[in-house]
This record gives sequence, structure tokens and C-alpha cells, in this order.
Amino acid sequence: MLQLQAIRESKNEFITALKKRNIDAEPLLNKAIALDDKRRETQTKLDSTLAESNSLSKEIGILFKTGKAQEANVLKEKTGILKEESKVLNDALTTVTEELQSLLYQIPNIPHASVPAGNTDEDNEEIFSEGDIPKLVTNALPHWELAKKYDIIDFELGVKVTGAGFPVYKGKGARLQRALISYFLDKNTEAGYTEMQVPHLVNEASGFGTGQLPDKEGQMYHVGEDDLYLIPTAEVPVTNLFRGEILKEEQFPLCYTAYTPCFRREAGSYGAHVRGLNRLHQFDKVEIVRVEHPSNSFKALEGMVEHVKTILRELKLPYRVLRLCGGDLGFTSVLTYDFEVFSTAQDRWLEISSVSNFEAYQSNRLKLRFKDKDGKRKFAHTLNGSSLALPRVLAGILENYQVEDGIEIPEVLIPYCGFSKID
RNA sequence: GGAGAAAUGGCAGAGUGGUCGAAUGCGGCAGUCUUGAAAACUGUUGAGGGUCACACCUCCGGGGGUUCGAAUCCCUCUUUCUCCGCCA
Repeated sequence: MLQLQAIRESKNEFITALKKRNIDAEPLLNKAIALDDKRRETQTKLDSTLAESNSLSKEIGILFKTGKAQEANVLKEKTGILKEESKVLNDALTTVTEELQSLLYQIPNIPHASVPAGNTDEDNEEIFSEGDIPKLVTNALPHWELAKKYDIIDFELGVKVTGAGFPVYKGKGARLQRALISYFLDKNTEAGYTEMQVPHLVNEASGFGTGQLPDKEGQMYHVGEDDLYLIPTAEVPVTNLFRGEILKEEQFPLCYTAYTPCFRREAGSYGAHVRGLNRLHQFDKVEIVRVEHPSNSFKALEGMVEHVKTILRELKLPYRVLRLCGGDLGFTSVLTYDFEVFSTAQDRWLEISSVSNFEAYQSNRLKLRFKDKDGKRKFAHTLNGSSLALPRVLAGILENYQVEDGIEIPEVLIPYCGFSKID
């Protein structure tokens, strides 16, 4: 959520920047300022009404104590009127505050200067690529065929137990999954991230804190009976660990990593691009989350990008890094880098990581602040990234490492798997 | 799931209708003393709104109510603890 003060100070810059998201923000921002003016005005009126009422109450107390009941009763009538007034004003304040709040929820974050304008993923900007695209054997198979051939992932079993998009990993497939999780967590730990195990269900307040609610309600599974949401990413529980906190400056940076399954309804997705592991309702992901001093958040973002690169380099997967354009940028993000691995057998790029800086947008919702040297409270910056999402990494490995008589295991994973080939 | 108890500032813990935004202790910060540190002593120390700055307003788990006036009384929800039951 944007800060009112920032909107007031930088309205024109915000309007220009939000054009990159193809949004005409001018009416929204003007309305926000107008509502805030109204809110302040109402608040001031209410305050002075309450102040008058408070001082009268004190007088009444004194009058009763000194036995002047008659005079007290005269004042009581006055406070009665003030009470009516303050009730009306209080209702008006509630209304305008809620209106302002829901308006602010509708305004996305301001894209960074480096974010290219654009509408779709076609307009994303490739900024880096690495790794050779392997020459595969003739009759190379896509991962869903390989999964069947070597009996390591069973999509039909998942359909039987739950439904489409809930695969069952079997034997070496399951072991490879577990190996990847351990490997990612170890790499993140090495890089200074503290491993956490967090709940896989969150309450409504957490959904609001990181921005999944109110907009993306339909993307999360909701347990109505207990009013809880299945997490779509570890970002939600991990970032919300710090909801409402006031940090000390010397606590920065806070760096955490967590493995969780992720649950996404993916309403409306269909077609060839969602075959196999390409798009699932439940998948595994290892996430990294940072809470940073505002002066360091972009440096931290670059550091996260470099960190993810080292992992892909070790896995020897061909990948590229994209800077997302305004139209593709997530609602709460200022700047996002997507990592894509090349799926040779499908002849397409698969997104495997998304690394973002949210600046103060989430912090404002979370009320995640720190005290600076002058003792002033300011919003911290939050960042997160996948390091990494499992299914498409797995797809990339299966497809790119396939040989005539099986699938080889990337060298760094062999100690984790306990085998070097799937056959 | 049943029965009971509780929820107060960073923490501990007073406060049961009227200068209570809240005693006291610990912790934090600043200072005195000291070569330095510790100890001791003195001062200071919650959050939000509002203001140029004050004033002022709101907040004692959340919401609602009674009252001129609520941390304090009533209703309700949530959470925690104890006991019983069930259970990986």
C-alpha cells in the first residue's frame, strides 16, 4: 500500500511511473488525497468534540464530589448533545477511513525507473543468460513422457487421490525432489539465510499483510470452516512473521529461507502449456525473504539475483534472467527479475524463480517498521525470491539431462540423491 | 470436545467507576562518579492521529453496550493457561 505522504509529495512522478503498468492513476491518486483531506477534517472535528466532552465530564465529577448535583445535571445535558455529535462524526470517520483504505488497496506499487513499459511477457527485457543448451538425443521426450517412462511421477494417481495438478512423485522421483529441497536450503543457509519452518495455512490478516488479499482471493484455497488460507508461497507466512514489528536499525538485514509446499487454484489456466509439471495446484518451493534498510534494498535485490545464479550455474542448467515490464510486474512489486530455465524437449523457457523488491509497499500493510538513528519510525523494505521452485527445475533436469538409456543427475545433487542416474 | 482461570507498556506486575496513558521492578537510553568497566545514584523511556511546533484526540486482547465519565461494570468473539477426554 502506498503512503499518503508519498502520494502527496510525488503525485506526478507516480502517475508517470504507473503508466508503465498501463494505468491512468491520476483520478485514483486525486481521490486518495481528497479522501485523506476529508478524513483529517472529520478527525479534527471529532477530536475537538471529544475534548469538550472530556473536560465537561471532569467538571461533572468535581461538582458531584462537592455536592453541587444541580449544576452537574445541567452539564450532563450538554454532554448528551456532544455525545450525539461525536457519534455522527465517528461514523463518518469510519466510513471515510474505510473508503480510503480500500482505494489504497487498489493502487499497485510504483515501478522502478529501470522497469520497461509494456503489456505482456513479450515486453520483458532479457538482461542475462548463461549455460549451453544441450544437444539432445533424437526422439528426446518432454518431462511428462520421461516421468511415465521411468515411473517417477504419476499424474493419474494424483487425479485419483485429489484431482488434476496434484502429482504423486514416486521412488527416485520423490528422492530427487527431497534432494533438491535439501540442496536449495543448504545453499541458502550458506549464503546467510536462516532456515525456518512455518505454517502452511495462514489467517486473513496475513493474506492482507503481503497483498494476496483482498485482490487475489480467488487464487488461494480457503478453508471456510476455520477461515484459513492455504499458502500460495512461503513469502506469506515468512514475511508476516514481522507484521507489526518495530525493528532496531542494527537488526538489518533479516534473511530467512523456508521450504513449503505452495497451493494455487490457478483458476482459468488450461492448455498445452500447463501439461505435466508446468503448472500445478500444489508444488514445492524454497523461498528466500529479506527485510532490509531502505538504503540497501536494491543492493540486496542484486545480491539475491547473484545468489540464484550460482545455484543454476551449479546445476548446469541453461537459464536467462528477465527484467519484468510494467504490464507483467506483480501488483506489490517495484522491480522483479524472473529466472527462466530452458526446457529443451519442449523448446521453451520455464519460469523457475521470481525475485522482487517491494520497498515499503508490503511494510506499510504489515506495519513493519524500524527506528532510525534519530528515533524516528520508518517502514522497512521487504524482498523475496524463489530459490527455487521445484517442478520446473525438475522438468528442466529431466529434459536436459536425458540420455539414451536414462536421466543423469546433476553432479551437485548426487550426494543428496544417493544415485547418479534414473533408468 | 468438556470444565475452570486469565489477557495491562520491551518484559514482569499493580490497578475493580472520576486528573490512570496507567504504580513498582527489570530491561533500554542519557548523565554523575571512575584511568576504564562494574556497582551506586540522577534523569529519561509505549503506539497511532493531529500541529510549523504546542494544544488536543484515540489505544489497557478484538468488537459491541451501560454511564456525564470505563483498564475497572455488562455482552460477545479470539487467544493463552490448568484439569479431563481424544490423538501423530
